[in-house]
Parts: sequence; C-alpha cells; structure tokens
Amino acid sequence: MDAPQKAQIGRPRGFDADDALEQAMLLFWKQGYEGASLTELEAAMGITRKSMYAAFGNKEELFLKALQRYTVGPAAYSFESLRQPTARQVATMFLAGSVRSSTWPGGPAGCMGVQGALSTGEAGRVVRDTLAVWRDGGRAALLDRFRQSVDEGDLPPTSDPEVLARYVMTVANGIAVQAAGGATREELQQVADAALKSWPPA
Amino acid sequence: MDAPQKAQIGRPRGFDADDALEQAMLLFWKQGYEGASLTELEAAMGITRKSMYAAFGNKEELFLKALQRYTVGPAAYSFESLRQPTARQVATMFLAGSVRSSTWPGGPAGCMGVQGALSTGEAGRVVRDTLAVWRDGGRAALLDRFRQSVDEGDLPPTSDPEVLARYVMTVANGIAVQAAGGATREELQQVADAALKSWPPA
DNA sequence: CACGTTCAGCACTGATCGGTGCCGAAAAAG
DNA sequence: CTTTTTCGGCACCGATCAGTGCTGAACGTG
Repeated sequence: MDAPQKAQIGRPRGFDADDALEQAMLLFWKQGYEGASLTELEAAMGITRKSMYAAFGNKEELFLKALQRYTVGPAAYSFESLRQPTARQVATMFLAGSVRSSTWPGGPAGCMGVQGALSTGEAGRVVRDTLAVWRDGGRAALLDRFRQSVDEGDLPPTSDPEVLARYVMTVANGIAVQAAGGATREELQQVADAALKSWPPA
Repeated sequence: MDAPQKAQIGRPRGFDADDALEQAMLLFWKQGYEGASLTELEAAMGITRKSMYAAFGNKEELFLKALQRYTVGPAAYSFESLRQPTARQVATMFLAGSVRSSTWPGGPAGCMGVQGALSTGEAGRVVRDTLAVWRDGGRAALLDRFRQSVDEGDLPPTSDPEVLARYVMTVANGIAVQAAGGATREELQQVADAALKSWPPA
C-alpha cells in the first residue's frame, strides 16, 4: 500500500508514522473515538496537527488506520487461533487471546473493536458501523472455520457452527466489557474456561 | 425521595418529569453519554434547556437519573431473575431477560449500562466509572444468589459461585455488544441457550 | 390581590470541537 | 542552484459544546 516506492522528493518526514499511529491507536482504544480529541491525539502522537492531517487525512481516517494496526497487532490472536487444528483449540485460543489482549499489562483494558465506538451520536456513525462490521467479520471467520471442522469431523454433524461462532464471539465481547470494567486476567481466564466446558466433543 | 409532599407554591410544572426522563434515557441508551448532546436531549424530552436544568440538575445528573430509571425499567429482569428458586433458573432468566431487553422492538439495541459510556475521555470519567460499578453490582448480586444456591444444595459444593456469577455477567455483556451490532433476538437466545449447556447439575 | 414558581424562548458566555491558512526554515531530489 | 515537501508553530475558522441570564407571561397558593 504505502510502500516506499515514490522517489521521495522534498524534505523527508521527521517522525515515524508507525510510531505515531501506534500512539493514536492506544488513545482511541483507551478513550474511544468521540472521547479522544485532536489536541490529546497530537500530544500522544508527538506531532503537530498539520503533520497528522498530512500523514493520515482526518480524524475518521486516522481512527480507521489505527483500527487496521490494532487488527494486525493486539488482535492478531484471532487469526492465529483460526489456524489451530481443531474447533475446540480454535475456540480455546481465541478466548485466551481475547483475555490476554484485553488485560495486557500497561495497555488499555478491553478491546478497541468494542469500546472504540460502541454507541455514538451522528458524528461517529461511520466509525461505529465500521466497528460493527469489524466485529462481525471475526464472527464470520469463526463460522467458516467451524464449518470446516464439521466437514473434517472434529465437530459433530449435529452441532450448529452458526451458534458456536456467535457464542464464542459473544463471550469474547463480554470479556472485553468485563476487562474495561476492571476485571483481572485471572478472573477472565476462568470465565473463558467455563465458557468452553460445554464444547461439543469430537 | 421526590414524593409530592411540598405545598407546591407557584406555577406547576408543565411537563411530565417521568416522561421526559424516559426520553432522555432512550437517547442516552442509543447514543451514549458523550454522543447525546443537550440540544438533542431537549428535542427528545420536549422541554427547554432551562426546564431540564431546573428539574434534573446538569447533564451528568440527568444521565445518572436516567440510569436509575433504566435499572427499574428495562433492566428490572435482573432483580426478577434473582428470585427464581434455583441457580439454573436464575441464570436462565437473567440471560433471557438480557436478550429480550437488548433486542426490544422499537427500543435501542443493546444495554445502556454497557454502551452508555464504556470508554470516554476525562469529561465522562464519572459516568463511565458509575456504569462500571453498576455492572459489577449486577455481578455481585448474582454471586450472592449463587452462594445461597450452594448452601441450599441446588448448586454442587464443588462449583465456584465467583466464576459462575462472572461467567453469566460476561455472557450478558457480550449479548449487549452483539445486540448493539445488530444481532437478532433469535440469534442471541440461541447463544444464551448455548451458554447454559454446561450449567452444573443440581 | 400579592407571592412564588415555572413557563417558552432566545441571546449569550467561555471553552472546546474538528479542521485550515500561513509563516519562514530545513532537508531532500533534480 | 531550483524545486518540492515537510518541518514546528500559531493564529484562526465556523460550529458546537455544556451551561446561564434574562424577559414577560402564565398559573398555582395563601
């Protein structure tokens, strides 16, 4: 996308765009889209407002780029979990990753995809809808994976991949809310374990 | 508290305070604390800004009063569920109530206690913290009830009421997030059913 | 009647919102 | 060199934010 293919005429950028985006992500994660002001963002990113606009567009685009970074960073556990050999292991790793990411020491509690913009006024409609699509994409990925497990036999043919996928996603969303409210990693891992007690046997 | 005990000198209030508070609750529920502006609130409540301040204080107090109304209204299922005779029935009714309230036709999707202010800037700190306490109060109430069930024998002595209470609350929170993203009542009731599949036998 | 309160409405405050314009300087490419 | 781009900084934009002051009338009580 933004590969350094251009000839780069002119003064080069004086800050690390990835670093700045990381800081923006952390602030959006902690305070939400509406709760993070441009003034706070430029302080966190360590650059001026002009540089921010030149590099990332406007606040909405900045959030969406921060979300991309969140997806391949703190939320990367979701993709890794899909590569597990059985549905049970997928679900186990997905929830464990959700717990770990939501309670990362020193990082914001919870999930950016949940609390970034769960409900907003009209000004945040695009971001809110984008996050809803983002979350549903995770559910759809689990669904595909669980369908594969039914085909391969590590989920019984009587099981319903639709329900299982939404169930796992619902527990993960709940874990994010709990973490945002101060629940600890140990407490939430116990919840994740409890949630998998009824997983269909192979 | 606000019983009509005062002699009521002067012109009587020209609007129904309960009605107005109901409309404020619905807007906060739909758009969150930061996302609902005073201009939108006065339009929804059908009163002027002056009357709103005279009757409810400021925006923060208005939200907290709307939360009280939410608690005894759309969230009343939580108290009703606690009166069920067994822990299993408590959990079943709690989750079913969460599903119904989060997907009420014509009402805002989700749970005001979750999306009202899950993460905010500094301006919403009080409201955000209050909601976290509110949610944890629900968990604590479930915990007390499940401890009672262990004593009474409808939960096995080996079960952990702490984990069970947080598990039920986590699933309810996840249901709220799912509903906010557009999940239907039927889909979420299936999730609630799945969540209870592993409930400890009496 | 007078008194006290609320009415509707509108202008208004200071602050902050997201977003721009302009500046001269600095640093790269050609 | 010139050209091009970004730099830091700061004033500034119109709009909106939460919250207030003021007005004159309406409507109750004693």
